[in-house]
Amino acid sequence: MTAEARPAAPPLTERQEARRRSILQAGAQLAGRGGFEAVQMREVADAAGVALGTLYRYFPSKVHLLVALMQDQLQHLHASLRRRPTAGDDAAERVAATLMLAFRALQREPHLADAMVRALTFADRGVSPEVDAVSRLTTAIVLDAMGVEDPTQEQLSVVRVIEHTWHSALITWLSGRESIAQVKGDIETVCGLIDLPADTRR
Amino acid sequence: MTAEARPAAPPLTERQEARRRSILQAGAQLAGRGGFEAVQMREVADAAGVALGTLYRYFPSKVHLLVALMQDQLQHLHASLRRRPTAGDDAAERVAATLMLAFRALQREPHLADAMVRALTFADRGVSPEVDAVSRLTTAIVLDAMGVEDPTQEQLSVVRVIEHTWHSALITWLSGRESIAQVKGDIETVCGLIDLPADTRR
DNA sequence: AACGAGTCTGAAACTTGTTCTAGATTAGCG
DNA sequence: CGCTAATCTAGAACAAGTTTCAGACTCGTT
Repeated sequence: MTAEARPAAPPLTERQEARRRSILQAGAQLAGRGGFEAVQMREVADAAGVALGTLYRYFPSKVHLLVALMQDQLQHLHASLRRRPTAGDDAAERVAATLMLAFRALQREPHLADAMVRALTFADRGVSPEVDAVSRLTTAIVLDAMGVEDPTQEQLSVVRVIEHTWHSALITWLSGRESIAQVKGDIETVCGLIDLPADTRR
Repeated sequence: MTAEARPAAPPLTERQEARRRSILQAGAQLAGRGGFEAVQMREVADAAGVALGTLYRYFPSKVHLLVALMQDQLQHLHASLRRRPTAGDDAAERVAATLMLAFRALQREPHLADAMVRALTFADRGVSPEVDAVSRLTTAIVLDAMGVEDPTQEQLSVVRVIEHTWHSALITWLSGRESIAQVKGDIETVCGLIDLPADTRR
């Protein structure tokens, strides 16, 4: 039973912040080689110059670590998109273009993508808060691309479906069962939901 | 392009068929309790009355076993749906109703669902052929519900998106981040793609 | 500067998926 | 029936995620 409490993150000292970053970087490096399986906790600890127990104090499991990595990347992406939003005539186009941008970034480091995405979908209830943070970030990115401030329930459902498609299409691509072109097609297809008149719903 | 070595399944003898079923049943039983984590290979072997090595001869990994389980269940569902197809006025309604039927079945055994779905999305390239079989089955079920014999490329893409949403929504529900009602909404939303005029595409 | 709480280290231990091995059993076949 | 190859069994062994523990260290406080 891995029941646990998250009693409001204690503020980290500088050295601790540095350790955390060092661990994340070590994780990213190992993930960048062999993907999910290549991220071995002992090696991460070694590469980060930290004891195994310390690694586990910062990230209570391998999945936590990799989800944190994804959160990191998404924050960078989000910031970068805020600075220079994707262009496009309508919302659907902009969202599709934004996701394809992210997809191209993942293609540059397929192993890293493997580690992060597999961790994300494999995560169990014990990682829910962290996965939720990732999900909120993704939602924010998509809503930004849509140009929506105050989404309706319908819009939120559409965004959820887009995120579902996004994650699952990545998984399918990573396991070699779907081509890059197909993923692109899926993204464009699902984005067709965005400007859909609401009479098909409910 | 699923390159791999599957030298045409050797025909199983009766005893072997029985062993296989026994293993699957043991797996289902254990999964029915604690989900993915509760399916421990030693326990499966014990419960199935088979040596560990034999279990691994039949299913080369835990994920293989659980994916085979899902394939089993889907075959039953498919057969049952062939006998009595889901009613509904248009394709979108029928597909949504069919998926909700399956969803309700999964809700009756959430732990089993957890084991099967997590295995499915966690599967790596080594399990691709098996996962692909599951995917083909799901596609067949959805196409049946749509009433389509010879799908176009567009329709196939829509079906893929529906499957993506289906899997990912299940994952999200299983990890407690999305409610049953939300999953229902997501399914209905994505099914809105089915009767969409093709001018939003490409 | 000394103290005490919390943190970090190094190493061992434990768990569960997976592999390996030597010997028994079974199946198909002449 | 007797042979041979394949299969099965019991059990040890290995790999990697996770836990645990005793002792060293750090930081904020006094």
